[in-house]
Amino acid sequence: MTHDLDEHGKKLTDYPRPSVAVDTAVLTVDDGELCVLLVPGAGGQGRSLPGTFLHEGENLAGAVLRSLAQKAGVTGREPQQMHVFDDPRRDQRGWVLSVAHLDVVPVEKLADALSAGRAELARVGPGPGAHEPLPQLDYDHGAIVAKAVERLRAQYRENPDPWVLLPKPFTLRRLQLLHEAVAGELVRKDTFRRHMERCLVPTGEMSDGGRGRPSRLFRRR
Amino acid sequence: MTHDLDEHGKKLTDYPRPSVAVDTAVLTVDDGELCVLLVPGAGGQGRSLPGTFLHEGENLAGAVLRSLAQKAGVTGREPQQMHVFDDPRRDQRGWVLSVAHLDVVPVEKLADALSAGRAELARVGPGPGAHEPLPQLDYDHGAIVAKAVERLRAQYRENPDPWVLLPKPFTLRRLQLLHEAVAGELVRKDTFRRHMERCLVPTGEMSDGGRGRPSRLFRRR
DNA sequence: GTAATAGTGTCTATGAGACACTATGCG
DNA sequence: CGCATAGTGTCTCATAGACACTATTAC
Repeated sequence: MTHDLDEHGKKLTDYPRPSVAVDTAVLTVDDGELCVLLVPGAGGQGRSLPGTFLHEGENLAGAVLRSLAQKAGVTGREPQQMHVFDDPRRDQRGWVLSVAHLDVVPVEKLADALSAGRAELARVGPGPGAHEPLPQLDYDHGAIVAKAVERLRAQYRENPDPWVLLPKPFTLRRLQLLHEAVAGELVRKDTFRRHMERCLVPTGEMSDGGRGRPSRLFRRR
Repeated sequence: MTHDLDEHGKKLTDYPRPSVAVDTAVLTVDDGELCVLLVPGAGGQGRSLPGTFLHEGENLAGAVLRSLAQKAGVTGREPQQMHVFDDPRRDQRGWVLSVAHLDVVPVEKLADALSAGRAELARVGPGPGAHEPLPQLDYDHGAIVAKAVERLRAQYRENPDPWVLLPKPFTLRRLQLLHEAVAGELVRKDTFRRHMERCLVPTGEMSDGGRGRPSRLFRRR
């Protein structure tokens, strides 16, 4: 592949190149709280987002999927590219660009990695930019988490559960609880219903087993 | 710098790494038309966006500024990072990632490069994704232009001239003509005024020299 | 009946869009 | 005066938020 010569008679690989990493903020909702998945840092010390270096012939999404499969046992996701962090001194091991990604995963898919102690969840505070209880993260991973949360909240403000955290048909109440967890604040039920209803279709089924009046079940449009 | 060893006793630079390029959609408004700046392709054939390879110790914005200074004689800009194009086969010279950027420049700053024939402007069609008269571009640069236009239009929908294409105090009419050029469609004057006024402050000065009633001059808030 | 949850009618404030009108310059 | 451009009053419609009310289940 890398056989073409430039105007100085050199190959592309004759010039210095950075290492390129992907780092992914894997967000989830656990017990009504928005959380981010953390793994042990590179040297076994500190905490990081799951990440890896880009391999030859691989695209960025492929590297993200590989790192998530390896470090969190998660497959079948569709990560979104967010931003390149490019400070030449951001990684003291050398010159490393990091392409930050966002992925959002139902907490059940993380159960194995969590119970095996290979990863842990950290709550993301409710405030718009406040992540009070977030532990200190390696590199610039704190900034990646902040960006991921901001983007996720914007997406959930517009659409009902765009990341399909609720698998089966769901009640409007369940959807609202999920959105409240993501937003980190309570929302009015009537406004919420009317805002989301345009993107939902009732299945005709009803919920059962709870207290109170049964409710209709919906699917995304 | 690159002295740390990983768990296999190897340095980062012992692994294959991609070349990393930056490519920038330089947009401008010329004679009431939204345009993109094109330069000759790498082999002297075809047309490309201005770009370059990232140098050691440089950040992405630095590489963009260097490429714009060299290929378009433009300095003092603030490019925005957009998206990484990562198809391993997108550049037949080898494995090259491109970090696409957006920059927006008053057309006067491009005058030198344009008159010297080192660059040319191509009109970007009015349609939301339609770029009918855009010539075929190298690599995936057509997609970069599409993304840049979409992003620029979103920014101008929200704020008065966020890229400061109008330098001095301006009349609301001038601002409206600029926004119409960016959007590629006409806008209602009364709605436009009331939407933008919250972000403008009158200077107290009045325009002069035109036909009709003189108008107030404004600055961005 | 009460408790609990589901769902809606309606009032109000806000803002965008459309239309038409008034205001101020020049010759 | 006529013409051109600047600027605004106001009507309508759509939407969000808030409040309160009704509906349907279990016990």
